[in-house]
Amino acid sequence: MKRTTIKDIARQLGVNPSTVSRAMKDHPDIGLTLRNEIKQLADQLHYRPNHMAVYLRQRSSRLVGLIVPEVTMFFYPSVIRGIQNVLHEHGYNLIMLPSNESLEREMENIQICYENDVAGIMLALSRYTQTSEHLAMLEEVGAPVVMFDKILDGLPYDSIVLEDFESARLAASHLIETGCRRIAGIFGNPNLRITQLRLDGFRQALQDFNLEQHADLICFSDNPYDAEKCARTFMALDSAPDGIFAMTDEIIIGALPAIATSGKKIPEECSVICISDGFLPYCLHPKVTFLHHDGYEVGRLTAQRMIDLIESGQYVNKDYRGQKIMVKARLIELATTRRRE
Amino acid sequence: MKRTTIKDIARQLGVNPSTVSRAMKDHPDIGLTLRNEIKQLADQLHYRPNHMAVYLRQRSSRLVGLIVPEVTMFFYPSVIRGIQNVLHEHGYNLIMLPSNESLEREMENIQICYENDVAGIMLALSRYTQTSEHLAMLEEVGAPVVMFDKILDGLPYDSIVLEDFESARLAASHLIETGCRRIAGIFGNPNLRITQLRLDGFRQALQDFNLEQHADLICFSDNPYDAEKCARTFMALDSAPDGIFAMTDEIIIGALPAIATSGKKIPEECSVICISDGFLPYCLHPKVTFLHHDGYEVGRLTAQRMIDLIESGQYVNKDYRGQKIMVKARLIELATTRRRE
DNA sequence: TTACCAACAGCAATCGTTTGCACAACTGGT
DNA sequence: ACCAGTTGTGCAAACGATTGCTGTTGGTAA
Repeated sequence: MKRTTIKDIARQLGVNPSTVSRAMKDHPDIGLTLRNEIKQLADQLHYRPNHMAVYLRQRSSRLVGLIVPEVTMFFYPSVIRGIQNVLHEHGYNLIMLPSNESLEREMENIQICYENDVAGIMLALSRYTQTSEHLAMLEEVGAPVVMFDKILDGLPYDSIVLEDFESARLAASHLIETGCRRIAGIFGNPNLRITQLRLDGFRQALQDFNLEQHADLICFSDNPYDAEKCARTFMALDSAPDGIFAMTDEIIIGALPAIATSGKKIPEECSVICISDGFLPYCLHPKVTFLHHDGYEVGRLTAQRMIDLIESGQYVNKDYRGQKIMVKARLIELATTRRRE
Repeated sequence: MKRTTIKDIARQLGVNPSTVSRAMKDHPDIGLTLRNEIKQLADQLHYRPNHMAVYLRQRSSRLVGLIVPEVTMFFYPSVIRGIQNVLHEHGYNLIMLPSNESLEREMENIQICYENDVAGIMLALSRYTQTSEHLAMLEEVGAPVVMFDKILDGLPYDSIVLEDFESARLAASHLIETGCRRIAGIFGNPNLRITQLRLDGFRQALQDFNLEQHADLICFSDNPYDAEKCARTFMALDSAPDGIFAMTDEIIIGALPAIATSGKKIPEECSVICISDGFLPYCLHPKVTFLHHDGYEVGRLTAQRMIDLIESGQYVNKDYRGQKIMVKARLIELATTRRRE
């Protein structure tokens, strides 16, 4: 199956390819009669310009690379939706490059972006990316970079992040304000920046309210199964918590059933709060009050910033230092939390 | 930031671009000394071939289009992982094109594949795609097509699908074999092929065991919230079901909490089974026995078939009629289901 | 010395599209 | 009849990489 090219049309009409090219983009040089004739034939032959050839001539592709650590069922689907919607509006296409949480793969993905001469790169770092050495290649690519969610401070790129510290602080504060005094927290992998920030925010809240910090009421878990164990351990404690904070969707989905079946009533004996992308808390039982970390919004903002950079060309300035955009979380109260006055 | 091209290297070394090109691919015509010299400089300048230029010369891109109805948190993340892993192994890249469940967008996405002259298209149809008229464009593209999950029968393309009828039949049979007699089913959107197939399978099982079909024990729901309502309605019935089948992850996540809080004991008074991608049933409480519809496997097989078609060139044969590959589901018994002898 | 063959390198065309420039064919004013 | 101006069209180069062909060395055998 051969593609129809501009040449085919030119040949059939006995005109020059350049005339066809101009006619297709309504260049005033081409007479209306001929222009229509050309367009009609183009339509008839299903002519569509070859993006790659156009790119080669114009040196600007309409492909944008998206490098993510992994496509999990949490958070990333929303982000991708947000990104796609904005990108599509502006006529850009997405090339997806999961790093499988591997540093090596992350480098390779940047390489691939370079080979395809993408117009820009959107990047969430793998969990093993603690330094920026292997990111040197990003400079080479010469395309704007926007980082999101999993970022590294000190890099000269724009970034879109959620207010991790603040959300965790607010979540814990909400538990305290509604009467909880022994608050436990279930966190993710302690090596992640995001975990540290949320842990700090959590602790800040306890400190703000002059509550004692109990080391045995903090635990870390990489997945829902471990989170379930954490929750069971908490609930089996002699002095069990009267409030539990879960750092992510992945954690609450494991922890909630354990809490619910511990014998304690939710929220009368133990309140629960989490940080979530906003879908799960509505589905789970009992419904869980949460701070909405809106992945869709992060995706939209990331793509929006990407487009701005591409089209403004700001990033070519060597001195350009990206700014960090913080996305605020909103408290969504699905569960009444007890008030003990 | 300018890319290093083959010409830059040639100029610096005072040789012809063609010599550089040949040296880079170890053509025997180029002497070892020169060859190494070229390679070294290429390395130093971070030379990487421009994919688009290569494509233009060779008329074959290493881009594959993935058209999906929507990127939801269920099923598609697994599929995408499977696809990516296989594609990456073979040096292909993925361009993601969500249709947002819109027919128009689906057509546009096929168009985009054409414009980018992709090497192949992997396609899951939007829910509104009941006829194949608007898919005529697929022929035009001249690239191999593999459909998966949401397919349409009668199209000449390969397809990878799950055994919907059979899985539903097995699930319902399992409930019956473990003692259930009044079995309810919660299904998805009744206009979808997949829903009809699963419904048919479900009914087949009842028939196989000579159980009466109760119209009031079948309901349809587009989302977890409606599924929750369905489940509540069932449980409130005078003659409540003693077994419930949920067609998808999306449904079980809504339905299970409703069942669990109905007062009836699971599984002693009411058994639950569902069809799932395999993650959720481990997280939910109580754990749910399920038929594993492995999205990751579907993704892998789809991509594998894609690669085979591209590299064998079979699809150019006008008479080529794709075959349908059925992926079997496996029963995973997480919950003991009561046995009433 | 001549003939021949490797070994090595360059020329130029090609892929599909765009675009600056030149040029041809008109019109109308003098 | 001539020039200026308008309108329409074509030529050719360019983007980066590849490849068939040609041409130039050097060496070896006759």
